[in-house]
Amino acid sequence: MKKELAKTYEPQKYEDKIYEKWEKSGFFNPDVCVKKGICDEKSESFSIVLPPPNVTGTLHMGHAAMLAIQDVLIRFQRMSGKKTLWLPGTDHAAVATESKVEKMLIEKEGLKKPKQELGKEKFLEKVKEFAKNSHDTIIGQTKKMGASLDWSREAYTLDEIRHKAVYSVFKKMYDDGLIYRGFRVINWSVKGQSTCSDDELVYIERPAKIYTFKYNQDFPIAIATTRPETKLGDTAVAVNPQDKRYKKFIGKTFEIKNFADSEIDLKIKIIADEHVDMKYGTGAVGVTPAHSSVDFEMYLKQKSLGNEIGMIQIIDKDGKMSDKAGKYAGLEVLKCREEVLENLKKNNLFIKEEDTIQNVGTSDRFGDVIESLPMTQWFIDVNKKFKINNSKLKNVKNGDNFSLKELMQITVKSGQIKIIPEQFEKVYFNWIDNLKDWCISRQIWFGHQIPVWYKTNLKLKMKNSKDEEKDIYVGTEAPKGNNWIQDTDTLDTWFSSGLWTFSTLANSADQIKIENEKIIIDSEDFRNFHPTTVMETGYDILFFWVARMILMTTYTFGDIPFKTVYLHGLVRDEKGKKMSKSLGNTIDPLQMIEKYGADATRLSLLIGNTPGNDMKLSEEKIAGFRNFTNKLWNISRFMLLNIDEPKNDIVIPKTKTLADKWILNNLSNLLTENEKLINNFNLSLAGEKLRDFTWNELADWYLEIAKIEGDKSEILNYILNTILKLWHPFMPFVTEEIWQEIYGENKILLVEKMPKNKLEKIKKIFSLFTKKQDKIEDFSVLQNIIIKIRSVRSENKIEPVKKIDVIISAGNKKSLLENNKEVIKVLSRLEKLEIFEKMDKPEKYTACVESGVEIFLDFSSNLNKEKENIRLKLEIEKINPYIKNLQEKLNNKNFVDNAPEKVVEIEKNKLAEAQDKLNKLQKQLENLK
RNA sequence: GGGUGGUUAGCUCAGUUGGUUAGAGCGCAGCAUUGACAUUGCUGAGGUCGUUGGUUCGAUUCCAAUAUCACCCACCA
Repeated sequence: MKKELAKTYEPQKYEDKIYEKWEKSGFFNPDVCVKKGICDEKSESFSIVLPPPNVTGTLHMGHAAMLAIQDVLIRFQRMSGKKTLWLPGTDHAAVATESKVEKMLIEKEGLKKPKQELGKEKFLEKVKEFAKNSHDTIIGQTKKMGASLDWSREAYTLDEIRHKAVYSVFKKMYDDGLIYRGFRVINWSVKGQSTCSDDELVYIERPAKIYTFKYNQDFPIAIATTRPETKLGDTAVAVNPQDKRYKKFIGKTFEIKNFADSEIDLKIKIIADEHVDMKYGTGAVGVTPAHSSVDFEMYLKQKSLGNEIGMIQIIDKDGKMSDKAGKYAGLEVLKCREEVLENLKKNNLFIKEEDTIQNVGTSDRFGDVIESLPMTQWFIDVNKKFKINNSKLKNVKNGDNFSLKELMQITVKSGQIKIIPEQFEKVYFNWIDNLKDWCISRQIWFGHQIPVWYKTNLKLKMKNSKDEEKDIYVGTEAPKGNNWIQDTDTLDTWFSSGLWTFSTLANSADQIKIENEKIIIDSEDFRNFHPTTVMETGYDILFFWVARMILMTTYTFGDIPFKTVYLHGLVRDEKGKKMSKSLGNTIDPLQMIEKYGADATRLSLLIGNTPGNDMKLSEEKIAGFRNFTNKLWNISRFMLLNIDEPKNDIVIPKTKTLADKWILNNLSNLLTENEKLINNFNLSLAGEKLRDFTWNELADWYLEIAKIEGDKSEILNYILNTILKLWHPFMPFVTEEIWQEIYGENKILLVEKMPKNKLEKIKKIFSLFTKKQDKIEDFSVLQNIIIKIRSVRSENKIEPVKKIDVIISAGNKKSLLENNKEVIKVLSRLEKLEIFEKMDKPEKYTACVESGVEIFLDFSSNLNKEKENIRLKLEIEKINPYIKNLQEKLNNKNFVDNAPEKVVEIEKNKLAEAQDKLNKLQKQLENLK
């Protein structure tokens, strides 16, 4: 019974149906796979926790790439018999989501200050509604990509289970003294009314002016600044201790009465600091401890030397001058700058202004320029050492003391975590070296509220007085009694996503416990799948996220969160620009799936790029892979027409001809290579090799030969089964559809076993059924002869359909060519083919040399002696320098003595072949006359 | 200022431990239309592997310098 497929593959007709069927089968869930015998309870496990997309909008190409890569890994391992878990989820993305909803309410619902107008409860309702919708959209889109995620385990960074995890870790860290409250200069977004961590800043360059002036006429040193308004908060001037100009002033304090007519007085102390560049500006820096993190560092340094220079906050959280700014209080910062400048000019204190390029930090979520403000916030101390009591890490013993920073280094340095591509390990270490304490509190509403309760009232929190510490309670639940009020701040979203690799492996909140000062996750999933096998994500969140997962897991469990980190690049447009809505150069994955199919979209993101490098994507590229999808469909269509009764249990097919032997040999090598490449995360090359085999070897050569030789049912069946399985991880939809067309709707390719290489067995079969003297390499002789004949025909403008006569003087290749005479004849479109051991070129034939045989073609009327002359001379011209080169090499005693024998042998063979060819060409040239 | 990566065909990129007449896809040129597939087939053109030195019998590959581009981090007071 022969099956016949439709003439072209139309993905839109099948994809949704197929995904639904996969989902219904339950095989995305490893428990179902075990129950149904797809893998064993004791099989090696393979787990990936999906980097949770933010619930801020829709899927973009970056997500699509991530899904495609992970799905290949997961499907391949599932088919290879591993107990495979791919766990999905979404991220509440605190600031990102909140700011998006705020913007939406302003733009679409006409509110002016949504948070104030709606109040916390109603506003959060709006955010949750938005998050829910966004979540549903993203999940739908993820399914469109064909991602074989286990939806029964879906997690959310803000659900009950993850909440318990967050609170438990926070509490333990607090108890260990790693989480602390500190008064620091932090990054403040006026627009967002919240802090930002250092990593959340985006630096942009912009033109600015730098102003040079003096505080007053008596002050001995001029200073320069781009922000004159902050000078109202100056408490010192720093100079380089080596600077001869200013050395004499160091330690002196100057009082500036009524600075810039502000009605306030400044006390400026001259301090020394090596970081001051003598050559830059005036070589002196006005120090504003309250509004510059660098100046704040100087302030702390002076303080530690017993030198209290003071700190004055002259800018408030609302971006206006504070009441410490005297006359300027209440003014917008920029307005104040103008007025201060005007005043300096008026009082003849102003010296000059120059153009400069300023690099300012902006909030990546709110977009405004960050203001540095001193505040009490919660921090994670990355340098404090703590006692390890649960280590599974290399080079870390229980009882030892380590800091979080050190643990983060050790796991990667010891090789326990491997980062691919390797170069990112250096980047990672470099980042850790510069790591400062992590500010984790945010003044927004959406997120995990900090699990800290204060006894009396919230104002205490901002004072940071030691006496009040005892009135703080930290726990996973609210303390008993009613005079406790919880901290209103929420946690940085990366705190909860840092726990992702283990928080997702708990199936209920009760499974997360703190016992004997250790956090325990008491679940089968945790025992089965932690540490996870691979973390696959974009390199852009190496610091944000990957590093923080390492921090959180080494701390919580003394273990690694994952064995391998695989970093992919960013998806860019065809010109290499970052895709962004404002540039209008985005390619919507959903549109591409609609137009070209999910398989083509996946391939375009998998093939043609290397790990860690950005990938350029264009619609043409996707269209190209759509063509290939269809090609595979048609290859299958043709093969099915030639298979008597398809079977899925063919172990090794019988081979009869050289071509059979060749294709099975190549397929067998492909199996080995494919497995190796996928295990090494070289998906691009794996895909290319598959394509090369499928298109260039199978379709262009073997199937053409199959038409000639005929009777290939079993072998075609075997090849088809194999390539469908190999391709399945890359293009799950089309392969599944073909599989079900062949084997019926109750068969499912998703959980078929990945074929293993059986080259040894195949070789045995070869010796039984194929002519013994056939060597695999002989096939390329056939190919080259056929290509040569086609080429000479084409050069001489013989129409492809016109049949001609050919005589081959074959030498020792006579029997090989005789055995494959029909193949040569049909594939090079010959009317008559005669093969002799030795034969001279007949009159009116044209001649060429290939693979050591001479080929004579009868062009009769088309033969042009002059053109022939030129062609042969050209060929000789080409081969002469080649021979000369080889001869020189072999005459070089150093080469012959030093190079390995094998290499010398190869070179000798090359020379012999080339010389043989040259002789034949020269003879042919003579015969032409 | 510190760091990382790139520079190979018109374009996008491979190049696996130093030995290939340096590869692929797309594009381009020529030829072919009821044939599994025009979402196709066949054939072809196109590269002194950024530059300069060095190591080596031999360098696209290793080392150094240099040019240039991109990115990350720090930061200019």
